[in-house]
Amino acid sequence: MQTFDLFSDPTSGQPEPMGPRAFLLRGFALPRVDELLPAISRVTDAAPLRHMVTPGGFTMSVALTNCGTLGWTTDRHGYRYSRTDPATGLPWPAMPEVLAALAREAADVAGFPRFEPDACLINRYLPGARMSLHQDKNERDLDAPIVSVSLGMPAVFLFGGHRRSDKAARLELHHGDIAVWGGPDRLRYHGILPLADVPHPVLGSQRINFTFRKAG
DNA sequence: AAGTTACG
DNA sequence: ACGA
Repeated sequence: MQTFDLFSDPTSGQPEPMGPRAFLLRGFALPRVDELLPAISRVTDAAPLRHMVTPGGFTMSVALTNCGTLGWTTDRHGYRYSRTDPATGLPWPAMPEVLAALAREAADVAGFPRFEPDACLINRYLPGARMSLHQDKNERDLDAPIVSVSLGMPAVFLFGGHRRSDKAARLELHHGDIAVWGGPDRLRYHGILPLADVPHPVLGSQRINFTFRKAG
């Protein structure tokens, strides 16, 4: 497992002057994949992946669902976190312990101890799906980091600045990688370029992403 | 606009 | 650029 500090300042001789920021943990999830895939299936059986609509009236190319006490949703009226699945009115499925443990450990390694996520957004990308540049800013607690796990096909992650127009760095995310960002990087714009169809040996022509947050 | 299209 |  390798870790990369995404935004350290090479001109500064001081170690970690800003505290924890943004890291890529390469291959971190690989030892758990055999437990993660059945856990995902249990969630998607109870709360199926679906394409939500943005406030502008466009249907997202990414299909999503949630687990945990809060789930991220969007419709014509805006973005929000909800305790229930708007498709069924039922609470979102509980967050499987294997997922919560993975998120806590990744956050800890990246320098964000005692991360206790209450929301896990599950995104499924098929070839051509994308996520345009956005900020994660609907969470009540912006002190907690974002933990983002990649499984399946690789994708190009865009990691930008605090304005949408800022030039974004491009980073290829692979099966098993975990990106963690918080502190002064918590509100950076980020996104995913349209996926190429490069089938993964286990997951086939899809990419699954979990994003853990403390939303409430 | 967590998105799309048009234009140089 | 548009317009959310």
